[in-house]
Amino acid sequence: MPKNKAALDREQKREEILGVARRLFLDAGYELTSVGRIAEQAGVAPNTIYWYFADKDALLVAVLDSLVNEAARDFQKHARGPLDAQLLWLLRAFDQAHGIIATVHARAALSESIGAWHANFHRTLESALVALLHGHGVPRPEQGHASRVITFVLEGLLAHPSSSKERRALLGWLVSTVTHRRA
Amino acid sequence: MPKNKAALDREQKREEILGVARRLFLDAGYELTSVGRIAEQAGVAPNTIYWYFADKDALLVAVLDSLVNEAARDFQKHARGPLDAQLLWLLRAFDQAHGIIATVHARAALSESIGAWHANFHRTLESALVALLHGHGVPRPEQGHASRVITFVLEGLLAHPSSSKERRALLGWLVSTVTHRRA
DNA sequence: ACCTGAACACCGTTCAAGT
DNA sequence: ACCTGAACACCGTTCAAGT
Repeated sequence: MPKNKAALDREQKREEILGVARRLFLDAGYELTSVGRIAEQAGVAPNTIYWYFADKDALLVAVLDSLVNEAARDFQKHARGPLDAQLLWLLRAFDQAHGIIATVHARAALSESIGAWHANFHRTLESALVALLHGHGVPRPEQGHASRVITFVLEGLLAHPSSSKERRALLGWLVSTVTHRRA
Repeated sequence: MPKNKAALDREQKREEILGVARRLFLDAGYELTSVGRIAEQAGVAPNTIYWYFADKDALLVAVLDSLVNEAARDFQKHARGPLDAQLLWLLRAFDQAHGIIATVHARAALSESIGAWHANFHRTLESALVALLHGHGVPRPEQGHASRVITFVLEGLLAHPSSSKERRALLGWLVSTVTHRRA
């Protein structure tokens, strides 16, 4: 524990601002949440935010990290069973974040920090999916293609309205198509 | 030809504003293109735009319509041959619009007009893809799932950087997987 | 080091006034 | 009917000034 009192206080305040931002981004969306409103709910002046975060995009990146870290932790605990059930679990874990995900895609080209976060996220997700597919018996030369297709389908299902029944049907079909593929 | 001179003039001016908006949206992106800048390049005052379009979103919807209509026209002319080649053609046709597509996904939940356009676009694309799959021998009960997966993969390839070599490989694999599926 | 009030340059949009 | 200058309410961000 290398942190002194001052550093702890700073961390604590940063976390509070982050928590407010996370709630507002998830509830109202990134675009409709102004820095001023985050500051207001955190009980500080708008420009105080900039003492803790470089800009509004840095706030989004920190929120994204917290969401992904939580999902990764819970996935190891709860997501067992067949492949399509695991994918369905992933989908539900990120469902609340679908607005944020759309924002990431729109801003990846506009903001360097979000672009970098997005590229790194896809690298991480890809290797996790490849490991998952490997464990479910998908032959190595197909793992790359299958993981990309699954990634895009997950993103598509998140971005577009779909009932959990439709999701189950589509993911079931996709997984059986990919894992029972002919040579 | 029911249009009189005045109506023609109006149409012409609308088209000019629309052309400027299209160029700027494609070049710089929706978010980085201000209504003021469109007006400037069209040679009118900023608020004149609002005589021809309800708001900035209506401008985007009109640009989207022009892009989709052109692509639909060209597709019937040029996109022949095997299924993956046709999908590759579609991808190239919308490549320049990848920034706009990301914006549509981000704003679909925020703007009623863009949300409606987006839902309608997917209905149209889905039925076109189903017809295409039917023509390529995909059995009817699979057409719905296959068309959604293909839609999501096309969107994914547009949204994320990918070389034409990667695209060819992935689409080839996907089409062969989907069309040679076991019962 | 941390926080603020005030300001800056911009944004989409509206409105009263002109023709 | 069409167009404009001026204004409105907001935005993210900066900066000089305070402690």
